[in-house]
Parts: sequence; C-alpha cells; structure tokens
Amino acid sequence: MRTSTGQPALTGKRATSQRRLLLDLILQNEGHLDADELYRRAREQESTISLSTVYRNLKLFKELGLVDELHFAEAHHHYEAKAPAQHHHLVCLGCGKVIEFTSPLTERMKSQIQRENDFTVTGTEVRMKGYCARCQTSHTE
Amino acid sequence: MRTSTGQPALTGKRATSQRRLLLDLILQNEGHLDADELYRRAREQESTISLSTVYRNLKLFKELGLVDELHFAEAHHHYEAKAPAQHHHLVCLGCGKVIEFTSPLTERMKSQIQRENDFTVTGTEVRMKGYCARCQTSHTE
DNA sequence: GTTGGTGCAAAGTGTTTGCACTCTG
DNA sequence: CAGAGTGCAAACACTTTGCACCAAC
Repeated sequence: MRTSTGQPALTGKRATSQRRLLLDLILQNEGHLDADELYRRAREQESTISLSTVYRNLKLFKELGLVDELHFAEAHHHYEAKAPAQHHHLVCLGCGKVIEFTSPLTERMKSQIQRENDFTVTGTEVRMKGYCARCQTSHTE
Repeated sequence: MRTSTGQPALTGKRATSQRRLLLDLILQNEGHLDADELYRRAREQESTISLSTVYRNLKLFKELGLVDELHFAEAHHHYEAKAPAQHHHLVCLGCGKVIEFTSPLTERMKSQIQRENDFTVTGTEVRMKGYCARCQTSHTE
C-alpha cells in the first residue's frame, strides 16, 4: 500500500521501493521491531526483499537519525522510529511486554549528572525491569 | 595467585579452579569486562582454560546474581560484579570512557513508575551518552 | 564412584560484506 | 548511463552445545 506518510529526509539517498517500504513500516509501527520482524513484514509486500537490505537500511536510518536502536537483554537489537518526545522502557520479565513511559525526573537527573561530571549529555535512556500486574500474581514468591 | 577474596555463594556448585579464578577476576576488577577480555586475563593464570568455560560460568554467575550483564551498543556484552549499591553509566561518545554514577532521583523515579503502571520493578538501569569535558572541546560544533 | 564441569570442535545466532546485476536520479 | 542500492551466498563475530574425559564432592 506504501502509505506514504509524507516521508522525511532521505537527504541525497535514493528512494528505492525497498527503502521507502521499510521506512513506512517503521514509522507506522508504534512499538519496536527487530530486524527479522521488519524483514517478515516487508516481505508481505515485497516478497523478494532481502535481509541484507533490511540491515543496510536500518543502519542508514540510524545514521540519518530516523530511528533509534535499542539494546535489550536479547542478542539482537530493536529499532523504533525516533520519538518526538523522549521516552523510556519498562520491561516485564514475565511476559516480555514493553511499556513506554516518560518522567520529568529524567530531565532533572540529566542536569544533575551533567553538572556533577562536567559532561554534555546528548541522550538518556532509562530501562526498568520487573513484573506487570498480571505476572506478579503468577510469579508469587 | 588466586586472591581468594573470601568468595561468595557458589551454593551447591562445584568450586573448580577455573570457576574460582573467573569469579576472582570479576570481583577484583572495578570496571566491566567482556567475555573475551575475561578469557584473556584468565588464560594468564590458567593457560588451558577455554572460552566455553568462560561463557558457561558467566551464565552461571548471572543466574546466581553475582554479576550483572550490561548491554552497550556493541555486539557483545559486558559483565561487572553485582554492585553493593546500584549505579548507572555515563558513556562518552568521544573517547569511550564510562563513568559510573548514582542519583537519588532514580529511586524516586522507580516508585513513580511502579505506582503509575502497577508494576513491581526489580531493576533500574540509566544510561546517558554525551561528551566529557575533554571531548567537548575537540567536538566543538 | 557419580555426575557436574571442562576442553575441544562443531553448530548456532544475528549481522556484515563481496559480487554481479538493477534501477534511481 | 554512472554509480547507489539490491539479492544472494559466503564470511563474520559472539555465543552455545555435543561429546568424551576429568576431578570435586
């Protein structure tokens, strides 16, 4: 369908059908995707696309600042469209669900840390792990 | 030398020389190590130790809660002895230096997030990226 | 003595790369 | 129509596993 979300800046890069498709899929998706999931979804629309193309474009999007790469505890990475607002992640160790949250405290922490360490902080990432309401029960200790 | 740091809980697990050596190295080291670095250091004292043994024991230590596994942007993992006090990481994108810090704000954030999401948070990890004092200068924009 | 742990080599992941072909600009 | 981008297969880096032997309990 090639939703053409009025795609942003592929500045100077060629807009191939594969590239546009991948970017659309990422922008449309409101969670995170790993390379393989993205590959699977892309293949539904363009069956000949290759996994290398997925990786190459993810790398490009990252360089262009269009997506963020997330490193959870798994061996592979997750990618998400660069958020307009900064948000963080709360991961349920029971069911794997990922909740995104924001907190004004991160901003305060950032300025505190910058001051104390004489650093310029360009990015903050908070990750909490635990058990969601449902998994708490089944996980009674 | 087998510094015998009065090693903690290998509860029920066999205390092989390799295992004790690895644990010592991790406990003595006040940074993070990746598997390969640990392997290299271990080999200095026990030249026949194998990389599989390193991995198997890192996995074990993790399960026993003796070390934490860190996921930076690299393809491989870093491990550090479980800290008595929770701390976080500030990574310089210029020189790669990693500074550890603590902040009372993380505790507050944790309770806020738990409350708001009906979650039991068991671990919090804050990672900030930016440029240290020295690298800021060379990185003038 | 059992059997958990080891070293080795071989297999598995997730990711990257060399090459010849294709299509965008 | 030049060269950026692609598909494919082969190469990579890191991690795990099967097996026969060894040593901790």
